[in-house]
Amino acid sequence: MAESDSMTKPKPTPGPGPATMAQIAERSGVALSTVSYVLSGKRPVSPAMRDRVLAAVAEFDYRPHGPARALASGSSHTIALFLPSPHWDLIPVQQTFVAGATQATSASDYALLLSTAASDPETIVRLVATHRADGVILMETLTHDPRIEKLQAAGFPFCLIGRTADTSGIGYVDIDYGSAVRTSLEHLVELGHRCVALFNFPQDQLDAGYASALIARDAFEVATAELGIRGIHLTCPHPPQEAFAVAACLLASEPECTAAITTGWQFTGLLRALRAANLHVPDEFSVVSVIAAQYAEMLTPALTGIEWPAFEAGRLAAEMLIERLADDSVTQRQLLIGGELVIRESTGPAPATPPSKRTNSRKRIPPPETRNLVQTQRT
Amino acid sequence: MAESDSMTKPKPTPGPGPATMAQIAERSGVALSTVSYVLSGKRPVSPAMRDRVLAAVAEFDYRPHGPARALASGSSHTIALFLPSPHWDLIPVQQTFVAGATQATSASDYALLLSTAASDPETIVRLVATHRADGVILMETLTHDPRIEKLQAAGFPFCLIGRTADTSGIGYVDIDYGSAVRTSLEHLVELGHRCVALFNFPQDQLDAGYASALIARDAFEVATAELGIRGIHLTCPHPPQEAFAVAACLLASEPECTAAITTGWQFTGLLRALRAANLHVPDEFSVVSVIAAQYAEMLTPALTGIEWPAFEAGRLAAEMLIERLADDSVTQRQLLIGGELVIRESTGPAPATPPSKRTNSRKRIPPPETRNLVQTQRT
DNA sequence: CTGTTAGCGCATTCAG
DNA sequence: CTGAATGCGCTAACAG
Repeated sequence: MAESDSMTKPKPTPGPGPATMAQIAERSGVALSTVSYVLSGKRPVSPAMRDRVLAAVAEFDYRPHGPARALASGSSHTIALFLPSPHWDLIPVQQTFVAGATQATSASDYALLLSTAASDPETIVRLVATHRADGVILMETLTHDPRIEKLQAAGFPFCLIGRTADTSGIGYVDIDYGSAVRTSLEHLVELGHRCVALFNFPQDQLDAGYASALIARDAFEVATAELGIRGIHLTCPHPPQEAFAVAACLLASEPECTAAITTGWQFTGLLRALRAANLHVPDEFSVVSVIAAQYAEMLTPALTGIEWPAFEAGRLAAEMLIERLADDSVTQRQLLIGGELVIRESTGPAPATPPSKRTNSRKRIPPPETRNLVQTQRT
Repeated sequence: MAESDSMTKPKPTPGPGPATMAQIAERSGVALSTVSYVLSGKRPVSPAMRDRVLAAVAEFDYRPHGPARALASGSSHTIALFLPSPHWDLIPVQQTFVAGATQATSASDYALLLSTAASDPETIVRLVATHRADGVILMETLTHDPRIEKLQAAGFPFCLIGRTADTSGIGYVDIDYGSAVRTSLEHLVELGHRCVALFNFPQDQLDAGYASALIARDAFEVATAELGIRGIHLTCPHPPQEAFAVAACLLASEPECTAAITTGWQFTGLLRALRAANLHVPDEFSVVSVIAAQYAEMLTPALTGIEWPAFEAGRLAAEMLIERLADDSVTQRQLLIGGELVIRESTGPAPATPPSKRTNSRKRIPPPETRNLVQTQRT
């Protein structure tokens, strides 16, 4: 069964390491550049030579050397996505971006580089400056975002999930928190609610200029005014315990409030506070959240919600950026997606019960010290 | 305010594009190689020259060209992580891996490449073969995994989240589903339960050889036997509706079953089925799930669970791989983590009610046809 | 249509 | 301790 000495190396693996273009050029008896051209198709090549080259490519299992190609061509064929804060794992919806972006990137034969860089413009610029990525996707965008300014100043291609104050010439995909809040409100008003609370993003995010938070707040104020109802704007941290405290305060101090909207994960604390206050959802209190169906349907009761198509958002952002890299004269698209209301179990007609009676049924509420509704989150 | 003509180009930006080593060598009057050595520290350089070089580096805001470095050095300083199926967004815990891996990678000054490749060994090998990544992390490992065989055959460094049948010489980090199941079971037996169901991963994953599913099943069979209780092994899809059907069926046909363990997201359907059957948790039925605290605490009742430290797992896997890349003589670590039981609200003493009576109370299990409670409203 | 050639930016070997 | 020279593998002018 032993092969003859002259046959120790049949032919499939000529050299030890991976094959290079030079090797396949030699093997197929053509010029190095011809190999390059049959591979890239950037120049017509006669069928005869093409076949010879492709045969050698198959035979050697040749793979182009990525970095070498990047060096010579000036493009890494890679985009980078920066994850927000280290605590991002607390907000599942953001993780779904990544899945969407990954799929779109892989589909376009690009590579996706992931990095953490909470708010450090330098780290972000570096990836592109070192030519490791051709462009970047940013999330958790601020109204005035230093990262974006730096990226613009350096002339690096980028795309946002979210948006800034001045969006001129900037491509982005964002959920329309404005219409989300308005749609939710209209739904609640139709059901007869006359006093609705908004559990907005935490105060520190508002202070930092987190665009979605500002948009939600403004939309809430405008819409409550136009609809002629009372609106209570709360800034509320996402973690259950802290959200619980904020919600408990609201329930204690605002008996006439019969419904709430949450911009995110705050519903956890809210639902818990409602249970603690012995208020039934939706008979005595209605809840609408901006939330992916996956989570909305997992809860009891299932949450009426504004669908947040995070996977789509990630996919679109990646596609947008890649499109721009391929043709930088392309007009930057600006997409507002989502905002579709899905009615589930957590909303219902406003209770007819007079406020006084309802106030009565609340005895286990936290002490007054915690009554500061608009509070700041500490990390 | 206009500068003189001779000053149009003060000095901070000498050339238009990014600076190269050659430029900073020229600027600081040293040899190209000297610049390389002060930057890499691989050779002693006199303080005088070092300072001149560093000054020029700062002045030009020089950044080493990643691909060029990779080409010359033969290492891309990058690792790749492959996401499982396209449906992975349904299983949040897996997403948290990515966060952990990203953090560890960034911390080690490596880059993390994300890619989708359900079960395609070719795609996985390609990233390394093209020198775009030095090694890869695989998740959703099968007992006999073609991807791993290919990686081993090619001699490419890798690390698993999960594990294979033959783990010799393979580095991995995995949750210990075996002890997770046993610990859960012991907890339930202590509470007096004598018949427990396991909602294992779906049948197709078992068939495919998904290691965690097999381990859970085997551990369940061994532990129920040893503890002298009856075990009902179910393979159950994660999606709520399908899990609901499986759970409803169990409740209808096995009145003596008073508790269940779920390996993952199946608890959603189970909880819904319990409600539909009018069985109170934990008074009439206990539930334990393998689940991250974040989700366990979001539910009503909060789920007693085996903590799945996904972030840690991702972090450890990345660190492990990077360590191995730095020194390939390092012994492959094999880590089984997690398995810690956290008792919350969903487990309690086994009900004393005789099976016959309980069977009686189950009439309102809704027929599958009427279960569509989700409706959509257009904006 | 095809071959020759010159770099891309950096790491590294070899002289000095 | 330092400088000059070579090559990593590929792309893209440039000649034929």
